[in-house]
Amino acid sequence: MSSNTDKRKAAQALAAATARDVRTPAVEVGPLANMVGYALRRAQLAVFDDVIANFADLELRPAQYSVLVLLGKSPGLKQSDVAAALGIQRANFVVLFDGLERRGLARRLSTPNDRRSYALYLTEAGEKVLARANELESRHEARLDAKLGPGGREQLLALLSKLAARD
Amino acid sequence: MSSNTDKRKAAQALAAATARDVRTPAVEVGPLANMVGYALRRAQLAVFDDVIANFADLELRPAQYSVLVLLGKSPGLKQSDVAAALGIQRANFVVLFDGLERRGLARRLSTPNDRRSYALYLTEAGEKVLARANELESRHEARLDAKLGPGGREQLLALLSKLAARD
DNA sequence: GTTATTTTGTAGTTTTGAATAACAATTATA
DNA sequence: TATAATTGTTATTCAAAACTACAAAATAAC
Repeated sequence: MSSNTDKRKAAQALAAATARDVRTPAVEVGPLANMVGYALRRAQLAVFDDVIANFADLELRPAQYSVLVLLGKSPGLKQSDVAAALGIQRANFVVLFDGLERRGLARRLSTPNDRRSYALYLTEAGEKVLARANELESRHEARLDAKLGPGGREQLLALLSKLAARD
Repeated sequence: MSSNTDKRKAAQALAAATARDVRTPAVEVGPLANMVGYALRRAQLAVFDDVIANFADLELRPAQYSVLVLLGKSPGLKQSDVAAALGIQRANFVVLFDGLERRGLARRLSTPNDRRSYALYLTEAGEKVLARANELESRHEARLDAKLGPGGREQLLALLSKLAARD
């Protein structure tokens, strides 16, 4: 059912990722090049293109992958927790998780403590997909490390966390 | 976009910027924190929130600002050039520029050489808005510098350009 | 213990950004 | 000259995200 459209979407994403042309533009971007926001966005788009192409055959979007990772590490979280941790709106997380559940990768279990909320878990299939995704992810990170050079990742992560921090 | 809806959108953006809660989440994000893509996205969202709030009273989106900057630096560019330099699709740039033109900030002039294309210029009003935006922007960058610490900006820009570079 | 407030998940709508296809006019090339 | 490529454009689609409103359940206040 959704597998057809999912395949198409994955193909689209792959095409977009390989087609996007981020080479140094012929026109000088001038002052923009010194603006952190501009550089940040350009880098984020390039990295996400790589991630999306990387996960294309698993049909996993970055946001979906991050949910799997979180549930793999901390099973039993409730929707609000995961959504808040990832900076996703509660309402939008429902749709996102519905997709994972429909594909049999994760499930909602009702908890005895609180009858409003669900405890979220990966299924067997979800664990398997996560394992494969982690494999691909580590190769992706290795590619980035090659670009960043020795010590680059640590430097970059430290700087980015300073930017993301709320005063 | 009419000026009415623009005002509303600016207000929305401001509200969203101040309302978004990116504090260290209660739930441990674990392995995600070591992934460059995740850190990059979190930082980009935080910085863009600041930019959007920063430009709220000018009713300028980051993409619109970048067009003004480019035309301020290199007047007479054609649409394809600007779009390519900013990584925007030709088709989507039309709408973006329509907005600037309707607000009287920029204009299309036909060129004698090539009757297909337009040469793009800022208007007087556009120059003024750009000047005010640059003012705000430099304060924004100063805020980021305070977060990044001495030498942080140079390090960060160097690392980000490595990531954005097409092999 | 009842009332008020907060939390949680949900549905539906809207906005935004970006991708894509198709097209006409013009220019470049074979 | 015939063919191909470029430029701007319109319209459609899609995915992310934001917002509102709501019902059920838990918690706090009284």
